Amino acid sequence: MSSTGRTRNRRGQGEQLRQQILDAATTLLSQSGDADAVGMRAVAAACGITPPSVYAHFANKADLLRAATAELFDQFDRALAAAESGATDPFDALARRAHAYVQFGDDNPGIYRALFANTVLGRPAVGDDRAHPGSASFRELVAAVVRCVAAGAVVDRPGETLAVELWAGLHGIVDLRATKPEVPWPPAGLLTDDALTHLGLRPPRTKQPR
Amino acid sequence: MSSTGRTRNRRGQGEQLRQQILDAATTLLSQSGDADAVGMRAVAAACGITPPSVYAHFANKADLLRAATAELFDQFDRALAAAESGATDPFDALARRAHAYVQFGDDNPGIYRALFANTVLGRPAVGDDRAHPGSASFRELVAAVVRCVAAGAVVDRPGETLAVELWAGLHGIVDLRATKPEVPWPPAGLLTDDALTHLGLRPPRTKQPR
DNA sequence: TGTACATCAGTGAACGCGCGTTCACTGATGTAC
DNA sequence: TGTACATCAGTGAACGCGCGTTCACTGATGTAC
Repeated sequence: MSSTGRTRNRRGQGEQLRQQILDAATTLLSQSGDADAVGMRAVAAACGITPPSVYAHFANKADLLRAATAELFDQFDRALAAAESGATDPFDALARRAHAYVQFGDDNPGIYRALFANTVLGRPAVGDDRAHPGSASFRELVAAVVRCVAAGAVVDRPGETLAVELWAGLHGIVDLRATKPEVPWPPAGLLTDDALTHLGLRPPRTKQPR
Repeated sequence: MSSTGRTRNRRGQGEQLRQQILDAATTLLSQSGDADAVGMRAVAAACGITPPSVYAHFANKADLLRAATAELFDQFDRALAAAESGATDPFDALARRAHAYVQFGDDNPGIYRALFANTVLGRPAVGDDRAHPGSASFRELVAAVVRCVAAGAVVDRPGETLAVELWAGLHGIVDLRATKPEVPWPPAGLLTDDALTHLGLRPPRTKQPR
């Protein structure tokens, strides 16, 4: 079974395997986008070990995939946070975050699906979302929108409402384009910019247009 | 096995079972929202027959669930078409259609998921979407938006672009609320109305506001 | 009017497969004496 | 400096289960003579 020639860890170094297993599960989950499609045998094989060895580090599949899902949430949150760095003002920051959101979904459809696929029906999803209510990224999005409102955005709704409307809009752009690729979609950037514009989350004009 | 006491069909009436099987599969699919979660054994049990009997009417599971998915698309399309009846003008018609879209998704999360869950990754989905490129409902939505533009809507994009933006918005509203129920969402009706308003798909004012 | 028979609607048992998980084990390695 | 031993990192085989699907069959029913 150890055909890959993996050298076993030295005594006391057994914990290293835990990270390898988690990494393998995270990678497989980010590829399939579906926790049900990630098998314990596949995770073990990716690490060059036999399936029972996984159970020395994770109690069961649900535990392992919960940890893997948390890992992917972190990746997502970090990507959006990084996108904001270098922004010149709250509007620029929000726009960067919104574009990064869609870009991340496009670039990592498996991860996006693992985090945001509608799995509430039936089984409560193996990677339990309740521990991540929309993930930290939602709180950050609300904060970014609120900063725009404070900076003088001309809006007709409270910041929290605008934030969920923007979130729903961005989610729709990412998810529906992934689901229905045969539809002739305008460029993602245009859709994202329009969402921001329509919600009024643009810098206010210093002077009124003539 | 025939413990339910189902009386077998008379000779020549065997085709009746086909419809029963299709109905059972459609019902189960509308409950789970996931074709993988619909089992041939469960379909057979719901009809009071044994699993092999299904194969007299459908070649395999993929065929059966493709037919069931088509059935659900029809239900969806009919619900939206029915909602438009009685509309007084194109704007009213579009608003009714948009609200019906969200309402249908809220009332029938399983059906909505079966039709619009992002299943493009990995396997090409057992109920093949390519036969229903966004379903007839997409064409109808585009047509409804175009009629609003023709009726004088004050918009900044072509009708087709507005239609996909509206569709993405409605999808985001339905799907994200279903996926993240723990977020404090504003009422669905408000989100839907805002989407229409922000896109300019409202009756133009006859006179300019003062 | 009666009967043999082809046909039809379905059954019952089993197949091979992949899954998550369990259990008894093995063999290398560091440590205590 | 050498050796016995506890411990640790994993292995190998198997379990029970549910799945889609196949195959040989059964028994009722309409029809032909």
